[in-house]
Order: sequence, then C-alpha cells, then structure tokens
Amino acid sequence: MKELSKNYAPKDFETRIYADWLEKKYFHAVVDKEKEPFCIVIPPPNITGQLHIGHALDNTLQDILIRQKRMQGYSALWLPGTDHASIATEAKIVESMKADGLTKDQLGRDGFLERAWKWKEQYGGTIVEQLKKLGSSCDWERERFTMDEGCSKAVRKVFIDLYEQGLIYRSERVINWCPTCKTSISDIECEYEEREGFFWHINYPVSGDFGGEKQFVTVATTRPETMLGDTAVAVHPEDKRYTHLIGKTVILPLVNREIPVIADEYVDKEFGTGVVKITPAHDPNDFEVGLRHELTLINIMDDSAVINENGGKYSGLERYKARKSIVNDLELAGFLSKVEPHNHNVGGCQRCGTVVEPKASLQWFVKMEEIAKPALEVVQNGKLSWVSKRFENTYIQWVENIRDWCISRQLWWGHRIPAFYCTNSEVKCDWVGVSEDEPKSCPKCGGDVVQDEDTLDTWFSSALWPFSTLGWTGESDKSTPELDYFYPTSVIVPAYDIIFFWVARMVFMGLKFMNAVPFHDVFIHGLIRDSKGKKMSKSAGNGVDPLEVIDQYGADALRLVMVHGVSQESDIRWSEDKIIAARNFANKLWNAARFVLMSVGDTSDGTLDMAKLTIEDKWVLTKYNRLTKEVTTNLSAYNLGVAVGKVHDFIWNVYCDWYIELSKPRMRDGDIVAQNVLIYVMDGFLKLLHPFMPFITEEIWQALPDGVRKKSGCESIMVSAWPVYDEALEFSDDEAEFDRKVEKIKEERMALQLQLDKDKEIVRLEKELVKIKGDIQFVEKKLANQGFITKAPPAQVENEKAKLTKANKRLVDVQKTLIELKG
RNA sequence: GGAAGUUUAGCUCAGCUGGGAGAGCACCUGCCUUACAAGCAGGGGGUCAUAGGUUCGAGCCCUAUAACUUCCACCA
Repeated sequence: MKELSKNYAPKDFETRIYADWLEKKYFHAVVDKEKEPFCIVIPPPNITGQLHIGHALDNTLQDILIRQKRMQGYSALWLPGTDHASIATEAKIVESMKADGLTKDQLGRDGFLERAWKWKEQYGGTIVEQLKKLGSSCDWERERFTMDEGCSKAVRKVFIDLYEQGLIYRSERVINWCPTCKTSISDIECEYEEREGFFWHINYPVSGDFGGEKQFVTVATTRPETMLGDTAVAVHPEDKRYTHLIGKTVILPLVNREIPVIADEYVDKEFGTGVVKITPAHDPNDFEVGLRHELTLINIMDDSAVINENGGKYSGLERYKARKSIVNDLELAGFLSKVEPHNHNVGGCQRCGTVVEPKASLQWFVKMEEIAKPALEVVQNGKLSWVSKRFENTYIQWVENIRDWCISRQLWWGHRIPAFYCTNSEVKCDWVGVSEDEPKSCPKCGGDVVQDEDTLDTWFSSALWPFSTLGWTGESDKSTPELDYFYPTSVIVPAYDIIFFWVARMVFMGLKFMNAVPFHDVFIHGLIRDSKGKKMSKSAGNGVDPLEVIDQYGADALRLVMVHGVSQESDIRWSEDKIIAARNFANKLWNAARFVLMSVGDTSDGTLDMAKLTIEDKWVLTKYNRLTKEVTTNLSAYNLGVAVGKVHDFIWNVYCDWYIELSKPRMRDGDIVAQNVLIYVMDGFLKLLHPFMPFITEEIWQALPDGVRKKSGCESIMVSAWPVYDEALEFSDDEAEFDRKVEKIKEERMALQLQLDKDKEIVRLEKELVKIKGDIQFVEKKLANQGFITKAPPAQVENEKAKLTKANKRLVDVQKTLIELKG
C-alpha cells in the first residue's frame, strides 16, 4: 500500500505507470484457445504525422473498448502500426529536399527512396511514442508498417491475383491529375468546392459557304483553354435547331482545325446553347463521347498543367495564363459572343488543394462492380454491423454506385506496381506481365524487361491491413495461428471521413481474399472541431495539440473529454471548459480516494459483512451494483458516453456527496463495516472507470490496502476482472427507503436555507427601520423650525415635506413586511 | 440536382424501449464545514425550432415547413 500525494498531479505517475504496464507485457495478446479473441486493428497513422486531436479521439475510443474486453477475460489484441502514406509523405520529403536545394530528378529514384527510408526511420516512431502518452494499450510487439516485408508481399500477391482474374486492368482514361503532386489521384481524393467563375460563349464558324453569310454555332465553357484540344462539337440528335449541321464541320477558332459536328444523347438540349465542345482528352464525359464517335485525343497539357506543343502558340503558358490569353484573342478576333458569371464546382487535390486537371492518361484500375457486390450482402445478412444506421446508409449508397478505382500513382514512395514490360523495340514485342519477382527476360521474345514506374495508391495497402498485419501470405496452407484466431477482427474504429477510402475497401478485400468480413462491427465516430464549430487545421491555426493538453491536464482528462457527454457519431466541439471540467473530476476522485485511504485501515480488503450492513450501506451497494450492469450494457452497445456518464455521476453524486459524508462519523468510531463498504465500492468503480481513465484508476488502485489486490488476484487494475452484477447486493427496499431519506434531507436543507435567508432579511429590515425612524425625526424637527419655513426657498420646503411622506410610507411597508416575516 | 444530420437552459451538449426535462460551464445567495475553493449547500433560468397528426400520454413516433451543417453527384 502506498500513499497518494496531496495534489492530483498526473505528470507524476502517468509515464511511470505506462512504463510499468509495458514492462509487465500486459498489452501483449497471445493466441489462447481458452479465451475468446477480441481484436482491433488500428487505423494506421501516417509516419510523417504528429499526433493531433483527432488521433486522440480515435485511439481513446479503441483503448476503452480493448481495455474493457481485456478485463472481461478476452484475449484482447490491439494491433498497432503506421502507414507509409505514399502521397502525403512524398510531398513532405520533397518539401524537405527543397531546403537542401534538391529535387526528385536530381536524386533519382534510388536516391530518393534512400532518403525516404531515412526519413521513415527518423520520424516514423514519433507518433507511436505520442500514442503511448495517451495510454494506448497496443501490443507494440506486433507493430506493423504498411511497407514492411509482410505487408508489401500481401500487396503484390493481391495485385497479381486481381490482375489474373481480370479485375485489375490498365487503360487510357480521363483521370484527375494534380499538377502540384504530379500524379493521378482517385475520384474520392478529389474534393469539390464551389467557386465563382465565368461562362464563356464562343462562336465556332461552320465550314462552307452560305451565300457570303457566315454561320456559327455557339458553345459555352467554363474552361476556354481546353478548346485547344477540341476534336468535335456535339448536339442532341433530336435538337431541331441543329439537325441540319450534323455531319458538317466547324472551324475551331484560333487553332483553325476543322472538327466535325456530331450527334450524341449526352447533350442536354435545355442547357446552355445546346451545343457542346468536345475535348476528349480533358473531360471525362467528353472522353466517353469520344470513344463512341472514335474521336482523336489531343492532350494539351504537360504534368504541371502547362500547355504543351499541341497548344500551338499557347505552348509554354501555364493553364490560367493560357486561359486569359485565349479569351483575349477570341475577343479580338470576334469569336467571343458572351461572358456571364457562373458559379461552378471545382475539384481540388485532397493533399495540396491544387485544382485538379482532368486528363487522359494510361493508368491502372481496379474493376469494382464484382468486388463490391458482396460488401452489400454482408450488411444485409448481419455479418457486418454498423453501429450507426446513418453511416451504414452512406456506405451502402457509395458501394451501390461504385466506380472503378484508379490505383496507379506517378510517385516513388510506395508499393511499386509489380508489372513488367518488354522493351524489345526491334520486334515490337508487346508483352506485359505481372509477377512477384522481376523476370530475367521477356518470356515471349527474350528481350529485356522493365518494371512499371508507378506506385500504388496508399489506400491499396490499407485495404489489406486487417489480414496483412496478422500474417496473411495468400497461400492457404501457410495461414498463421494469429490469422486463424483473430480474423475476422471484432470492430473497426474510424472517423466518418474515411468510410470510402478505407472501411469500404477493407470490406471488399477482406471478402475477396479471406472470404470473410474484416471486422464484425463498424464503430464510426465524428471529428473534433474548434469551439466555434470549425474544422481544425494547421492553416487556420485553430488546432489543439493533444500533447500540450496532456502536459497541462493529464491524459485521463483528455480521454474523458473524448467520451463524456458525447454521442459518438456527432462531431465534438473542443473547448477549454471541457478539459477543465474533466480535470476537476479527476481531482475530485483523487481527493475522495485520499480521504477514504486516510480513514481506512490497512486490513480492510473490501469484504462485506452482509449481516451488519446499515441502510446507507445497502443503498450505496445497490446503486453500485446496478451501475456495473449499466456500464457493461452501454459499453457493449458502444454508448461510451452514457457509460462513462453513469460512472461519473455515481462517483460524484452518490459516493462522494452522500456515502462519504455519511460515513464520516462512522469513520471516527472506527466502523469496520463502513470501511469495507467504502473499499468494496471504490475497488469496483475504479475498475468500471479504468477503460476511460486508465492512469488515475491504476494509481489509486495501487494505493488501496494490499488485501484488495490479493483478493483480485493480480497486480494491476488493467488485468483485473471486470465487475459483474451480483444478485446478493440488490436491496431495493432499503434503497427506496434511503432515497426518501435523501429527499427529506434535501428538503430540510432547503428549508434551512430559506430560514437563513429570512433571518438575514429580518436583521436587514430592522436596521433599516431604525434608520428611517431617525430620518423622520430629523425632518420633522426641521419642519418644526419656523425660521426654516419662512426663510428657506419654498421649493426646498416642499422637498422636505415630500421626503417625510415618502419615509412614512416606507416605515409602514417595512413594519408590515417584518410582521409577515416573523410570522 | 440527390441524400443525411442537427435544432432541448445564456453557452456547450446528454437524454437508452413513448410515461418524472437533465449535466457541465456561466449567473445569484451562503459557506475556507478537517478529502477536495479544481470544492460544499442552495437558487433562478426551458412553449424541447414551427405547424399539424397518431396516442390515455410525445423531447422521443408520423407529415409538412424553416434555419444551420455535412456528404454524394458534376450540365459542358
């Protein structure tokens, strides 16, 4: 038994306790057939990342779940790891290279990767250390990285399998291109934002002679520079205004290219002028039209969105400069018929915010339709259960409308695509192969082969995370005991912003390669916003550093804010008040524990003497006993906020406010029964609170009399048994009786307060009475003075008289009130 | 254009299955009562967004409306 310091100072023990847990290997979960498995795989944070408040929420929730299950006797594995975060990390490394005056091209692929791995070694551990500060009880011995050997092997295996089944293909399509990151990005990495822009109406002259008259068709566009790549204009086949032009040609202004007028149902007769310029290389819809009409693709921009040689005189101009110049030239040449303001949605790169350029390009895709279908069935048959119906719906909607996933990235940091091409130009060999290892030579012609330059979307490896981390190799005879035991995992705990990126794709891949859901439950949570409800971000400068919060208030307080009074699917507003309130609760608990431990002897081990329990003992025991049930059911229903609220209220309003207060006289008399009840209940609620506030509960629990730990059969609260409901502690009658007593005491206190207020009022009024009487005497004396009446100004005399009347009136009022108050 | 969510005390929000309208902070009154002033004992303050409906009974269920927020789509 050790003593608790006078003040609650979480810094003094949080680090020490965590180190102790680590040393005792309490976080390590093993395959144990005697126990039920419970497993969570962490949403792997980026290696470049710093712990931010969102991680704090995410990991607090996971830790709460895992700690409770561990205490309930499950073999509870929380599998940690980090994500290589291809595009985000590469951007940071490029940024850091700038400081050294280096570019990717200068370093070359190998040099760059060397630098990247160094970066990973240097910074990859930071966030892990920060997670430890939060109290995360991850099994660090099993920590994984999305680019470690096992995960990389899984990635190649999955890629090859999907390719061989025809579910991965390479094709030229219009994809989203980020000119800053210089890579393709997937549809969901593109974020739309409404911006003010213009609708430029441009006249395209129709070729041919119309008796000296020139004829035009007018197209409208928000991106006039793309006209350089136009290869047709389209009208609706049944649009009577234009049917006569179908099959004719128009002359593309400035470029003077003759392009056909085609008919396609894609055109909306009602919208704009009813004529659409078709730029197959720079618009996904136009690309489709182009395919149907066998139009040529003219790509007019390079990787930085600068106009290329296909842009004629505009070549070399950055896209917006080209836009300006083209609009200007069109106007000068008389082709611009109208400019109107037009708000439209512009897609930006999720990473850097740069406006993406739709661009035709040869990329790798995953064919999604077939893979996605089973992901709907598992929701229907209950194998995959969403805690929140609301997010289940968004998931279903997205899966139902799934589109092919562009997985290739023109980046170096990531999993290189295991595809190989024959370079033998002499025989024009077109061999393409996909394999685990690089073939020595082309199997078709014997020529040299070269590997695809691209890497995979970072989410490709994330999608395999639940099984790749458990040792999956793809060979059915080589399954690991861990995979057999822990897969499917129990629950996944992400924020709602990665449902599409991650959750859905894990389901697809899990079902495809493991033939089972990757997790049974999906527990989605919200985001943390600032006190005004705005998203926290570095650029807005409204972020909160969880490490500073921990430093100032303790990890337990931070964790409490993440769940207390929160309905988990909604966003949380951060405010200083909340963290202070949480810290105050910890302080309250600390002091309650100090008092109890001061009053209780070393020998109390919380053994209840059932025969000697008083009514208040039975009252507190009944309430505690019910609490065990409420906390347990709410936790299994993922109502973490309700669960912790119940413990919080019990500790403060039941245990402290009433039971401790009532036990004070009994403590003075050395009442053993009361001591044991105090200890019994405290031992219990500490355990119930432990998943939420692991540090303070451990520190206090260690200070309890030794007998308590002996009875629990363990050295740490985190491996002690979760409290369960006990029929023997249900004293409903006594509880009800004592509840009535509590009510009565409250009424008495209220009456007392009222009486006190009344007495005060009487004293105050009596004082006033004396003063008023004095005033009256003084004024009466003045008015009795003839000299004053005759010589003073009449106004003043009147004033004095009024004063007297007023004072007399007040006198009567006060006297009346006094009589009333005195009853 | 489609969908979802929110609307409860001055502020931030809980409210499980339809039956007593709650917490923290702020405010007011009184207390340094020997665990805690980061606290204790009390108090004031709400037409549960609006209008209908179902029900013996609605903050909760149904319909409509309004305001705010978010997601999806992207008609050039």
